[in-house]
Amino acid sequence: MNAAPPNKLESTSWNPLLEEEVRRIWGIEDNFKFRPNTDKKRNFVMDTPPPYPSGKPWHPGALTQYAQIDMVARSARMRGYNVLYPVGIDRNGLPVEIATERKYRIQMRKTPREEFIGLCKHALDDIEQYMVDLMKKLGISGDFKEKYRTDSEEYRTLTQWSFIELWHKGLIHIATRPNNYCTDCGTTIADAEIEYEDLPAYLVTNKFTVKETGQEIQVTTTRPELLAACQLVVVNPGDERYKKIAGKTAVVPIYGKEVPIKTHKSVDMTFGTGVLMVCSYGDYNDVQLFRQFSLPEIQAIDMEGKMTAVTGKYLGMAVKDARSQIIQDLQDAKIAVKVEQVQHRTPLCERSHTPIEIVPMEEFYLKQLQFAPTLKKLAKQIEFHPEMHRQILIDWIDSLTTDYPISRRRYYATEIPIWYCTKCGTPHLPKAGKYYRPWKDPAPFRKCSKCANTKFIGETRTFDTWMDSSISALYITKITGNQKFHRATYPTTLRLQGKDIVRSWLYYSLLRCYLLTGKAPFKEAWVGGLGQDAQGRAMRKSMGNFMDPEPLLQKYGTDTFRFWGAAEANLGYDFRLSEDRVAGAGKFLTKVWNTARFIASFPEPKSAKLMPADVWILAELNQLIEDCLAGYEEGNGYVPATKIREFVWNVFAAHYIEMVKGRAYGDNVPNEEKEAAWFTLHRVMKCILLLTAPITPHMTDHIWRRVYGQRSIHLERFPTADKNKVAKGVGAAIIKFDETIWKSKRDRGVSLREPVEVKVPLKLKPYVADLSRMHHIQKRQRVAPAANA
RNA sequence: GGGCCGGUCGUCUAGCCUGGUCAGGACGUCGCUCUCACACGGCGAAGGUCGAGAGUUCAAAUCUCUCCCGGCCCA
Repeated sequence: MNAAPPNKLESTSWNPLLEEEVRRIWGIEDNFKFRPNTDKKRNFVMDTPPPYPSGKPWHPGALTQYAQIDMVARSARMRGYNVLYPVGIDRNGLPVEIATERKYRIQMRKTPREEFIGLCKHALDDIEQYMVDLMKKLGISGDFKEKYRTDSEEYRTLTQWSFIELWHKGLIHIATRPNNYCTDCGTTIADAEIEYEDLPAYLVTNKFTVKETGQEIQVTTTRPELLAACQLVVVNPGDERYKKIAGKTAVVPIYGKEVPIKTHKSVDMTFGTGVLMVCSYGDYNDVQLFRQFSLPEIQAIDMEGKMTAVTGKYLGMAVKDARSQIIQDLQDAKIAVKVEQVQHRTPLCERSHTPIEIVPMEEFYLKQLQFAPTLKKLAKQIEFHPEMHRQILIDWIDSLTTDYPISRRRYYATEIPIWYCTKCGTPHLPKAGKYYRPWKDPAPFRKCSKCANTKFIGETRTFDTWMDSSISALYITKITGNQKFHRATYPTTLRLQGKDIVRSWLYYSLLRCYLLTGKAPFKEAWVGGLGQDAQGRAMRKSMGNFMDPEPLLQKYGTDTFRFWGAAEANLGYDFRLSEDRVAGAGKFLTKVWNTARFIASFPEPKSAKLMPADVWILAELNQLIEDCLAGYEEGNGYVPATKIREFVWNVFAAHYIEMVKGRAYGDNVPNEEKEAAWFTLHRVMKCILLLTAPITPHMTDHIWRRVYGQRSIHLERFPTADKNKVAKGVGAAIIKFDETIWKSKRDRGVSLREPVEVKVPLKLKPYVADLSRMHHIQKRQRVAPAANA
């Protein structure tokens, strides 16, 4: 037992270049095949966000999130679960269409549909490859072999199935309503796809006349180009200034039309003159007032974002141009009495950043308002990690005001599977189970069920992308396929995603899956924080504060990046991207590596008679194991990452290893005591490696195989805590004692190996042998050594 | 205007629920140091009005109230 084996780890630090080799072995071994257990509790089904190939580079914060998600998967396996961890790519919808239009300088509507789709596909394939490579480089342990795409025939078949199901349940309706309309994308968008920005705008105050009295009133608006669509003038009922004009009639300048003047509590008396015009539609308050007062709407803006004929001379002008022109005209005509520049909160299309218009359109809607109370109840049953982010979902459900518009006037998306009878217009839905493209496929019907006509015309619209991605939980659990599999895996265990898409992906998933299955699609939700730039601002390509994560991975290695990603911020909190901090995280890997290197130089005894110091560190380890497992159970990598770092660096290496070094090296030490040190060192090391494995999978696997056998560490279980107990405060006392001696030697300017004579506190009596070897404590100091001896 | 979260050394944070150790750690900085696992190391040091104010209390980073700032979301 005395002959130390040759050191199994040679270099003095972990070499990130070895990661490639480790991944190659993983690729061959293919260890993580999911086999559903009929005991549902043993299955751990993860519904993770299929990333959208929107361009290069990939958002570093998103990449960090995928690393964190992988830690959840790996730790679940080590907790003994069968883990289903599908990898998907979301490929439907606007972003790729916009990218394609820009790339080829074409317009979707002026390009043949088939051709446009082909170009989109091409762009997606290219970026998808980049993303998949990056995910693999990240060490993602998901199932790449079964990778799904939301634009595949199989997936789109499922999306259409879901629509057909909901249609037959009577949950889809068609209605013409004022909608958010992006004139650039040429499509309706949902509330969830809007973002707001304060942009400069002109606040224009115009003279209107009161018909009955001929009196002049000043009306403030940010949308003068909608003057032609004005149907009402409102003031606040409590506004003393305008008490007399309420109930009278106003004459709209330029157009000369007469509209009522009414009061409404929504009017902000301090906004402009406190007299506002209501048009179809300047904003959602206008929509509300039109509804409330049953006003007939006037469409002033068409689907291309141009002014309509009702605006007179502004016909055909783009909204923005019409606005400048009419301001000019109003000023020239001395109608505008005041034009001031203000910051105005403007709704923008989240994809194209174009200001959205509110335009009445006929669209398909999925009913949601009536389910809000039920969804809220479900939201309260789902376990959230962290708990605080449940509120985002609750708030969103509470703020719903309309049903969910699901149709889009776009090409690269799942087609709405409907054909209409050319004669009577009756919509016909095909049988679910196939992928339909009504814009090009012949109708799968002989004749109209109503009028027996034999000609049909296919629907050209598509679905909103969330219609696809919101049923990922149904897709991965094979709802229309293997029923045994579905029963064993649905509802899924855990939804993992960023807090930015709670109101979209999480909410729509809940809504749609509930409507289709009667159940929430997941039992728990993991909601991560967002990656920001070094100043704490959101990272946007347009803001130029976007960091390419790839060079970072290249330079520091995946495991360093992952450890940083775990230790940087607690679960659910935003984190800042900083290269310095990533670099700093790398030092911990070196520390672990060298600790392992040191310990690997000793043989590992099967058992040992422990010395007090060994019992102490195992007790500390016991606490570490408990803390880490508690963290992993929450899907929280921050807790284990920081606890392990603290333990390894400041307790294990600094104090225990230093304490038993002399015993382990073994000059004049009984074999039994020496082996106790070896045994303990290995026991602690193994636990550290196991506990760290989900975070830094490459390095820990490499060390594990080199030192402890051929099998991958990722097939092992987490350690369970031994019940080692020591007197309370012993750890703190040992640390304090060591620090005192170190400081005193330092203050006297002597080497740490200098013999000293100190009194070991009573509490530390059991550790006196180890402490003496460590600090070179003399039992009896004969003579004070000469300073220069 | 409303909601959620946060405001602790230059930076990231622990502690706050269950008031009472010189507010702990990490990164960075500075000084010393190559001690046979590690200089990506070791030891040490500097660095904090615990966002502001008021209150409760013998005692507050910790409890209460008000306010301010930042982020995100909603109107």
